[in-house]
Amino acid sequence: MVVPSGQDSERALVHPGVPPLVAAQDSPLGDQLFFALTQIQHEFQASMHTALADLHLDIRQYLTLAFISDGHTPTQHDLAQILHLDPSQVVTLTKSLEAQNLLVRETVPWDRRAKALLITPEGTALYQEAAAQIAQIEEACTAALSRRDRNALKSLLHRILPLS
Amino acid sequence: MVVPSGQDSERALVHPGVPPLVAAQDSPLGDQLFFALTQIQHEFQASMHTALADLHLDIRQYLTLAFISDGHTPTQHDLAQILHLDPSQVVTLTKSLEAQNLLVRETVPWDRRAKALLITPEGTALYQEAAAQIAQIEEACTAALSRRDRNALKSLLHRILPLS
DNA sequence: TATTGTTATACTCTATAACTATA
DNA sequence: TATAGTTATAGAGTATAACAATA
Repeated sequence: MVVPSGQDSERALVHPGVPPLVAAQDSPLGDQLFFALTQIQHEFQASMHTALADLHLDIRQYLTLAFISDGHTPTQHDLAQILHLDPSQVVTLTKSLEAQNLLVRETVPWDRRAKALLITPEGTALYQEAAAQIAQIEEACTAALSRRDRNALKSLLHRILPLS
Repeated sequence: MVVPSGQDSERALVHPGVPPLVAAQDSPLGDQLFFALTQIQHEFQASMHTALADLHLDIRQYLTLAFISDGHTPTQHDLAQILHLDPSQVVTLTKSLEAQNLLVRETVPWDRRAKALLITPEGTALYQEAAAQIAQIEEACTAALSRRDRNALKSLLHRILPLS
């Protein structure tokens, strides 16, 4: 079943089992911006997951707190767009945060269909704690860069942000 | 149920419904490297999904072809590590590619448990077609940058790649 | 009529456990 | 005893449809 079929039977294995991590570097994959983004994001995500678990937060909950942590009061619909979530997922997400007293969902007076998300003092406190840890992870993930290069990277990324 | 409870009742809505896309910029979210990576990756992914659909490929299938497109012959286990997939997922992934004659899974002579992945001529042809489209998407996603800045971004990202 | 939020549920994707073959 | 791959399936996550309230 694995035997090469006809036209391929004369092809020989070159280096099966070559260290894949090195291989990813000099294969076409290594050239792809998308692959680089994905790899970095994956490592980031894993570290964040671990760090936030101590605070009983998942990544989305953290991002939600971050988004409402400076006086913005998005509706659930707004949050869905920003985090690319289905509105029904936002119900679960925000209710879980409300259950922990980290935010409040307040009906918007001039559009009683919508619910605005407001952070609570507890939410602010927990967010700041979490943000400090995430900042450390950000530094760890970019440890190979100088402060100057790290800023350059952030600046370049912000210039290509979809919604800027 | 949405009514703020006690301590929060005197807090007022500031700007509920503020355009969320702008809000993400000057909220703490905008400062987070992780958020920027996620947003860019999301847009990238959406464009890739559309473009690859015409070639009857999904993103993982494309990345797999990319990885084996230069003579490397990773095993399924290697591919699982690189794409952060479960070995059982790699079975489905590689079998689907084999069914389309885009790669061959060959038992490794000196370790008959393992299967090495080799690209076929059809696989190479389709990959090149796909890669051309992805290159266009890469340009579109980084359209805000000069060629020089685009290269700088790639270089910075490669320096912080987890496995370099 | 359209939109926001909600619920229930179908669907898809991922991870797990058990197994075969090989080392 | 450990590892690569496979299969079936449980579990988690996502998307869909139908609905209520409001615009």
